[in-house]
Amino acid sequence: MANIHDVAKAAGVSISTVSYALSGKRSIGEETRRRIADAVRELGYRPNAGARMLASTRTNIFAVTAPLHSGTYEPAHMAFVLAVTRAARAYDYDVLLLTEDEATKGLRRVAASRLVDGVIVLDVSKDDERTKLLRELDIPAVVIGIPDDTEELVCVDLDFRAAAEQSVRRLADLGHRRIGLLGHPEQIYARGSNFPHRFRAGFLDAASALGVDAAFAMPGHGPVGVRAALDELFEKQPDMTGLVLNCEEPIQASVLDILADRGVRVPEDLSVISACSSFDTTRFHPPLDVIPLVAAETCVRAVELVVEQIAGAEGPHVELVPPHYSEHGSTAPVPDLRDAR
Amino acid sequence: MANIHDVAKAAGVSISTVSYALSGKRSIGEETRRRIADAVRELGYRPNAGARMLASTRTNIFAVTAPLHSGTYEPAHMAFVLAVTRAARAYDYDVLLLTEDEATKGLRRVAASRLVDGVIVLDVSKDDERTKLLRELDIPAVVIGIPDDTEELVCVDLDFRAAAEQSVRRLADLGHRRIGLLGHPEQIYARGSNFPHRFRAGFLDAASALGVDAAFAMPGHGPVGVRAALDELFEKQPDMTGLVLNCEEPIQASVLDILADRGVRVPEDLSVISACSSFDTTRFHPPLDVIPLVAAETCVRAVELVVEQIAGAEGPHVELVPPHYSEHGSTAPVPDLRDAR
DNA sequence: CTGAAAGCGCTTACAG
DNA sequence: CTGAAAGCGCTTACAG
Repeated sequence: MANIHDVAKAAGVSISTVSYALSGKRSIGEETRRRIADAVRELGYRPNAGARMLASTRTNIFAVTAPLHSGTYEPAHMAFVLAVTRAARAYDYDVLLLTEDEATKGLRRVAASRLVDGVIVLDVSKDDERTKLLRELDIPAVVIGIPDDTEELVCVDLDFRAAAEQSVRRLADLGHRRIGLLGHPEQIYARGSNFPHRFRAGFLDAASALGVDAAFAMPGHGPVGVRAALDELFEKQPDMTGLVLNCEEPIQASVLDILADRGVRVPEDLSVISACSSFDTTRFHPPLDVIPLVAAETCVRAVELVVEQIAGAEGPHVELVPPHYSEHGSTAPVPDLRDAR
Repeated sequence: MANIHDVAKAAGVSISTVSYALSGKRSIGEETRRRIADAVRELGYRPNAGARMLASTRTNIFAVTAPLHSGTYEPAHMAFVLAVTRAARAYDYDVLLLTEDEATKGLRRVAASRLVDGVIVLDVSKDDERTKLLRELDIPAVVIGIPDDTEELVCVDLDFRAAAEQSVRRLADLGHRRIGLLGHPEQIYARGSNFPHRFRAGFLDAASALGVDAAFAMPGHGPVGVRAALDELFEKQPDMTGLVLNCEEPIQASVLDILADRGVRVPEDLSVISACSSFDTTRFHPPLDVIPLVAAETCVRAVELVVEQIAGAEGPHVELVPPHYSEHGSTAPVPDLRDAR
């Protein structure tokens, strides 16, 4: 392995000139630059990562901490890990993955050993032990998701409350007065994931603000559990004409199967909105109106915020990414209104 | 941040003694050890990762390279990433995640800069560009999966051929003489994933060796595509009595739905085996006999093999993890045999 | 059982 | 525009 001395010798310059030529931190003569570039290429030189870390006090590594306990639905979380990793590369950062019990223990470890320049926190619960740790750790960090206590933290996430409000408003604007929310399975709320609570709260608040009657139910396991939750909603509101789905893909697919089985037409009999979904709802039958949960936008912003902190800017604050509603034909004016015409 | 000099001063010893006390690489006096331990605790000392890398030429980081292109079914791949990460921690290694186009570019980068001590290659295709790169790179590496050309490589994987053979033998032993294999969607084979090919080849070879007629079909998209593939199998062999599923969870679930719809009883009318599945087949109705694809065992072995290479042992070779058949009541003697009793 | 010192390969003031 | 040198914080022969 060639080192910086080999390059300097081959190019006939000092090692500092090589270093500056590579970092671009000072201007280099045309001829010198060329000779260095040639030497680097011929020797296949790459700066040694450890030496660089030690000398520069930068590692160019982020920790991504994500418990990813088996209960979490992986495709959605995986999308965030990938999106963060891709966004990090745009700033020349690599990503170290801390999962399961290492999500907390490893965070302490890599922060204390200065293995990483910053931290991105995924899959945060309402009362997440990592947020407390971050406050002691004094390392640039961004939380994706909004825990209950955001003090001293930089947080960024899709605005789930606004997304819920948008869904309700959409239905209300179409004249619906009895609507339902099919949420995530009970365990998700119990474990304290932050966003399902935010969505549900936003949904109920918006409904009451807009004078719409709202019911809420959580699916049990498998198609049977989904059926039970739907039954619960229709029992609470027999004349329910609008349904918002805030749950994972298999459950939403199951809902559409069950509705089809029962001859409930979407949107003629029931308007359905898929809210904060990280998958493609246009492949459903019928395609569903959706407020997408786009990992990319949030993760790019999160990486930007860590980078800014590393550069010394940015104080603690919460940043909400606005949701966007996409129509795909699964909502329509409330049936009896049309009948009344 | 306290450094090793602070600890040495506080403990009244030299920095080399601190270093040795922490690494355990030479014996330390009882009293000295205690004073160092106290100083470390009081100062919250953690060795600086960059300094350690530079001095020791070890980084204690593995690269995990996994393209994870959107077509891959994430839960299965995620399980491998998690299993490798967990296994790596047992040897005090962290994991750097290289995905998408970085799976190859990043591999070159982190190897050349000595950011990682070793590499674990996931999601390898039959003709994977990373295998060629590994041969030039001269870095300890283990491939999980078996590419077409394994020269100079260390590879480890579940023995998919043996798993296929076990499935066929199981059915043959029960008297089945017409069996089918429902594989992965066509794109998976086309993209060159290595294991579906190995399974299919093993299946067809075993069938012909055991004198069993075998048909193969690939599901299209969604329940409709699965239905078509099943139709294809039953068309090719109207008297098919055994079915092996080597595909992802949603497809297997769909198969069982369709069979139930058609009144095909499992196992009375059709024996079904779920082969090389990384999910829980006992939650299906009915629970399926399964040869599990356990990420843990393969990944633990992969990490061991990298660690051994780093230590200087281990030449290139291919290691196959033997499959294990679990009965859950979805196979039975062939129907006409029982009727004939 | 312990210490003084070299050295890992960079970056970055300092100097010209 | 370029160089000589200090220094980042460790590990590990070398020596006793």
